[in-house]
Amino acid sequence: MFALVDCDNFFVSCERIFRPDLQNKPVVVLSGNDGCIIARSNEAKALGIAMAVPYFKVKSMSERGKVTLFSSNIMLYGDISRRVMSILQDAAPAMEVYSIDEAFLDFRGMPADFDLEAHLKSLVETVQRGIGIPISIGVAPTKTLAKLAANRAKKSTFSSSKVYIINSNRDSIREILKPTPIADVWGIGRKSQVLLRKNNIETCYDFVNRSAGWVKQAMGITGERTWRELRGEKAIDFVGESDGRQQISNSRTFSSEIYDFDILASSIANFITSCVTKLRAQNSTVGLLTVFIQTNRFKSNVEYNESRVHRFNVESDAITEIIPIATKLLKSMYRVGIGYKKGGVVFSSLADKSARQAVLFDTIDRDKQDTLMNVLDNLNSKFGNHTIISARKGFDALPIKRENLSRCYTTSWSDIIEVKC
DNA sequence: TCTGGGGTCCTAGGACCC
DNA sequence: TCTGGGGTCCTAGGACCC
Repeated sequence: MFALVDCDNFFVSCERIFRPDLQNKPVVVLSGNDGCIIARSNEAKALGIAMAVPYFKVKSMSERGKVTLFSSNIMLYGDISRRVMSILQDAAPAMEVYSIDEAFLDFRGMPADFDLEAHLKSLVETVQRGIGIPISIGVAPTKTLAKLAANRAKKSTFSSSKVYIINSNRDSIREILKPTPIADVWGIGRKSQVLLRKNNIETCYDFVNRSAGWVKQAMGITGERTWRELRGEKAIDFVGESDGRQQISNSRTFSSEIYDFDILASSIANFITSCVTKLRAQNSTVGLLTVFIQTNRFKSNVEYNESRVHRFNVESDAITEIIPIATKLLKSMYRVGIGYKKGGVVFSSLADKSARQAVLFDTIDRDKQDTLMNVLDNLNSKFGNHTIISARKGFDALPIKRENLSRCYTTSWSDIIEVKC
């Protein structure tokens, strides 16, 4: 059996750890730049606040004191996530971290007398008491069914214990599928919903009763996989240890439109710096670099979305090499007089650094470059992240809008929580 | 006035090879 | 005159997820 552990309203729950007075009150968390809503407490959902709603639509509610807003505090959420995951890790033979607030646990091959339900109920307690984060757990023979089970675990109408189990036998799976709307299924997005509705498929039960051939023809092999998983047949693998990301990217919507090349170039350099940090942390090199800039997509006048790609002859992880290339790419698509609202970079074709091949006629001294990068890494880890940065990166070129930021309680000494006695 | 960011996987079509 | 076909790799774009 597989278990899916899901933290309830994760970002909101993180904020509540340090603001227990907000328990049972409407709370939302905003995206970067305070753009739109990315997490809601149950009370906020009950007020009718939808996901991804732009900030200005709820601003007045917060001013009237109806709902409490937070800017995202990603440092804090990442740290809390690591703590939760480390408890989960010890609770199962294998774990796959699926996102910042979700993980699959693999309980296949447990002895027949193992009481999984009791074990998971106590896990819910442990995480709540140890970290202060409420979690829900769904258990089923496939990952897709485990996702459905976790949704039920969250709802008190189905579960009072926050653990919901779907057994492997056919009839009990069938009972679950009958009333469940197909739109609730992991892997069925907007496009597929439209297609299925056109074919009179409303529930999971309608869906699994179609033939495999029909599903494959209409929805491709991903659709067929979902179909098999819903019938209780494992079609999506459990991925044990993750071997690092396939792709690393960084992008931002700017708080206002940018016309100036140097400011644009300095934010691109910022994106590169952040990607390189992640790249080096997983000991990879980048083979393909994409730089893109876009105008405001909510304005109907000129639309200008451009991207440029650079393929490295020798994969690189050196900021000193990548930033000038990115700047050149930017220069080739930049137009005077256009206001850019968003920009970003994508690193793909990542490779293992130790596997880098020496290339004849390589114009760069790789050993020297590595030495320099290592010095930079060491200085930055010793004295703080922005001690030494590339000149192009600049300082504070674009302050991010975060008007309702909570403190970095767990990752920054100056923000550590104070206790009044 | 104000509208997120970071990912994965799959597919179709072009280039190229023998 | 007659003008293949299969395999692989790459890339852009779509769909989906949290």
